[in-house]
Amino acid sequence: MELEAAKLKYIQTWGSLATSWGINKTMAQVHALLLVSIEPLSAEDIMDTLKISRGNVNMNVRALIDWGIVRKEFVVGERKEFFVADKDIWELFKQVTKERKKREIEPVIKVLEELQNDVKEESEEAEQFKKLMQDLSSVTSTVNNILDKAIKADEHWLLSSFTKMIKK
Amino acid sequence: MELEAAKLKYIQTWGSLATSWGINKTMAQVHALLLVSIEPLSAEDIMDTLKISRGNVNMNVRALIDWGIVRKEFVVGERKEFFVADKDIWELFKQVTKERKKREIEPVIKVLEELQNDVKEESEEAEQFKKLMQDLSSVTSTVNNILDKAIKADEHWLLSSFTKMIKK
DNA sequence: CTAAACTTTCAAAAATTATTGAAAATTAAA
DNA sequence: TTTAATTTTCAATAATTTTTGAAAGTTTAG
Repeated sequence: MELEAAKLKYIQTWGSLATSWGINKTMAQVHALLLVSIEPLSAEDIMDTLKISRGNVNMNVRALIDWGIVRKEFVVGERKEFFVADKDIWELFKQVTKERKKREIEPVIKVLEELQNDVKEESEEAEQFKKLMQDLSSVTSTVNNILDKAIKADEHWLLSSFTKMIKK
Repeated sequence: MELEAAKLKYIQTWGSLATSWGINKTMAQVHALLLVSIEPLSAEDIMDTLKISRGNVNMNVRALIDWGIVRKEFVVGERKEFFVADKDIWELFKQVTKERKKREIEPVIKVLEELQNDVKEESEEAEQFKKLMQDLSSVTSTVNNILDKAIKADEHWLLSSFTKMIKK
């Protein structure tokens, strides 16, 4: 397969994966494009390759910057902005994990704990509900803690330490 | 807070969490409703509580059954079908993990590996691309393996064994 | 059988989410 | 300054996803 074809296929694949995980398809494609690019890309480069509008590029690039997985880069002699994605996939994984934890998991844990505490009733039914909230918090918090550890860990932790434990 | 209000709040919360993880909101709400219900519920019960149409209930309940997290239950003396969700949250976590792995992670690993092998070119640029695909496969496969282990593990594994390792 | 109870289907409508593109705002060069 | 280049915004539009609801299909009771 041609390298360029392979790059496009990767961009497509990544875009559709993103959709099923609640991430905007174009955002994922822009990120994928920056990942496979050796050179920093301008808004126009992205517009041309992905055939999307300037506004769309701007929106999505800023979202990626906000997620901490893309950054602006200056190119000598050029006035416009260029963008690059960090090529370290482990860093990418950590960064995405960190953001999603903060944005989506932690607020839920908070609500679950509130619900558990706010119900004062003491019927059998209420107890079952509180038990359910506790179980949900418990699993969610555990996952959250594991992710915390993953975020703080060094590059080989996921691969080695985890795998070792898992083989037992 | 009233128990019923708390249940509704939980249903809402779960629904919005679902959206950000690429799961249909109504599907998550139907599941949440079944989780907080002590009795099995009929299609009509779900329609009334969530104020959604019969067709919508049917679609989403079947999706939940297909995911393996809801099942039909027969109620003596009743002709219509009733539905229940397993109350074991650990089982729920394992089941959802298993399905998402199969539906979304494994196909991507396959594509990444194909892309890595299909590019025959040997330029510097091609090598960098192959390296990227390898890194992406590697992180994705590692996560996939960890999830495999989680699925096979017993109830306390996530909470104890994992936590212990993590505290170190 | 036949009819009533119930479930499923799916085209059309509604709701939601993403994208465009042109105007406004900003930035930097002349 | 002024002007040209570039980025940002956002209302309008398009695309996608979800939901409805009535008709078709299925099942069971009589």
